[in-house]
Amino acid sequence: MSIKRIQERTGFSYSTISRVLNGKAKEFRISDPTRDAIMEAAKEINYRPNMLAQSLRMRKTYTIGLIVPDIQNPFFGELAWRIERKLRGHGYSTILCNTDEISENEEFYLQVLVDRRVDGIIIAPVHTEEWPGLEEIRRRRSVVLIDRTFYETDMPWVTSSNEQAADQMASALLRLGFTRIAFLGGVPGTYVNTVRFWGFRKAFERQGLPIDNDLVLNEGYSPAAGEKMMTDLLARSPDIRAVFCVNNLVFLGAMKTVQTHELKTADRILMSAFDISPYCGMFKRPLVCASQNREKLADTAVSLLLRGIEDPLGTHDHVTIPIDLSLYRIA
Amino acid sequence: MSIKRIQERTGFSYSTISRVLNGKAKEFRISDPTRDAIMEAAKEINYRPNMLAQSLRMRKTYTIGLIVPDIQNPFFGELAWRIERKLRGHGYSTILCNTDEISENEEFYLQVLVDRRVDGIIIAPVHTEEWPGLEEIRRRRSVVLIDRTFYETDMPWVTSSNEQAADQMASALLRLGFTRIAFLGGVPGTYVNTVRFWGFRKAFERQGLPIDNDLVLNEGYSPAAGEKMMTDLLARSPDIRAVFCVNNLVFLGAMKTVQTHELKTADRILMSAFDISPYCGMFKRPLVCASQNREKLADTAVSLLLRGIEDPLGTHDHVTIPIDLSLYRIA
DNA sequence: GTGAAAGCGCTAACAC
DNA sequence: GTGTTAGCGCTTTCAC
Repeated sequence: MSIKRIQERTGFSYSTISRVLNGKAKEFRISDPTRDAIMEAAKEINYRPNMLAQSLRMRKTYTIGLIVPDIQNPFFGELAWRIERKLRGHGYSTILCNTDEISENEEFYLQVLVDRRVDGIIIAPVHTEEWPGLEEIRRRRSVVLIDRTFYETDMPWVTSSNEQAADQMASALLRLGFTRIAFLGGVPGTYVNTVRFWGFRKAFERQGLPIDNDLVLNEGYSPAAGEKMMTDLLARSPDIRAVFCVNNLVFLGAMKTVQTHELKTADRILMSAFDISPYCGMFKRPLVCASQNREKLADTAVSLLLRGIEDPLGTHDHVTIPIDLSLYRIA
Repeated sequence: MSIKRIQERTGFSYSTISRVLNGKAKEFRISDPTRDAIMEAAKEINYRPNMLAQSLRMRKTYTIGLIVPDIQNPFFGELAWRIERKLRGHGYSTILCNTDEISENEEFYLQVLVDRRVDGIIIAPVHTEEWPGLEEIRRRRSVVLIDRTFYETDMPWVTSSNEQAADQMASALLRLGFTRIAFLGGVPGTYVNTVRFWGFRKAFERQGLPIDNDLVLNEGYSPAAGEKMMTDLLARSPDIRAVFCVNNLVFLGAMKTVQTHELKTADRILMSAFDISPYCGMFKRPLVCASQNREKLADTAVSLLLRGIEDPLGTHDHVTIPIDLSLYRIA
């Protein structure tokens, strides 16, 4: 009952006060003394509008939901940081949701966000298809897919050129003479994992080379999974000399194992991975890495989201951001 | 007007419907047929309560604010992950706020969170003192400090034994024979930076050794700052053989520089840092590291927060979590 | 120029 | 057992 307090102090009515407070004094031709009195009273009682009441009335919460698989992953950390920062500039707050790659969590959070009447949702989905629940949500609100997309959808999304980059990365290794390359993947069936494997496979196909299925592992996107996969791999194929890690976390774990196993430089394994640019240069060894443009991903997602808030069903943009491929200290 | 829709369908009144929907059918001895009819109608129109209306009415938002300096930092990433996860289990959603170590941002966000009527706030503050604004907020809501605290306050907080750990870490280096140790610090004046430096200094004082101020740098908590500090350091004191990094990000940057500068193993620098356990073992070199117990930090913060929500002014707990010191592959 | 009053969707005190 | 109604704090239409 904050406006009421101003009312008691100044004697003016709800509507007049509301108008002044919303900077519509001019518009409604409210007299200067009235305006000043109200503004002063507001200042005195340190008036702050109740956003809940405003939101209920206006049907606008200035809140968006950000659904990511894992905020611990610095890749999503940076996306979250950029998204939150940009959105804040537009007056929005960001609700953080972690799915841990579990689709039930995703569904749960979407429900929560809808219940909270968020104005929009940016999501790196676990699902790989547009499911009815999401479709329903998308009809009434702005929803943008980031990092991952559905194979066929008219929802707006922004991803990177994953398949192409994976192809290039594998091709680079093949060109260097490695024909046996291990693929350390993440959660099977997941968009990024699948698409990057496609690129990996393409590189082999182009050269007419077979992929050894014993060298293809998919145990999850964490350092722990990376460590385990690398350990298993070295046990089964001690002669392996090139490894393709599907993401930064898998690389972190795999690298740990590699460092404790490699004895002579002659045994050195050429590591490659996505999104390890922060770590490139930290190792005295060749490294091949593909870096997503996290800034563009985030900025694009926010732009699409805001556009969707204006017109939920009118936004269908599909944006693919190119990926930089870098070779670090390759001979 | 969702309840209204159920009303139209079933003919029952608002209150009856509201009671059934809130599972208070038994309590108000509502007849089974009535309850069933209402439940079915709810199911049919896929009823979902409007949280805004509920919050406005109940003066309870089931929302908490999490204010961190930098969600890109995996340390805060893990805290955020754990906090969000635990809170979700209690029905709360988490609003993410990044201050980037800028106190104006902190003040801005606190205002936003208050305007949004959050039930509580977990904050790793930039400020080092309890300022009037926060005090005011704390009178009406649950506020918990995490990772950092004020030197004197009766607000609830949870931190780690930073000073002691820094002391132990520096002492370990001294014991190994390094008397010239560089301190690569973060944002000057910041709690963590200050307290860890105290510990660092204490170790020297105990041995009656002086600290060379040329070896003490404080340029910020980022990898970029770490890289720069290390570069400057090596330019000024090429003979440096032991480095103390105030946090994980500074370490990442410093390590990059070190790796490109070190030529012979004989030139090797012993690196030490806080919270680099995920990276320990990734380097074929000795490393000294102190790891905060991120799980306990997060869990404690949430417990204190929830307790504070019950009774904002009755919670004054100050919890210090011990820090593990690990030496990785020291001789 | 300003005020009265309805209504956003919900809960709960009170009535019957 | 169920209904009526006030009110959470705000915006806005309509009236004067």
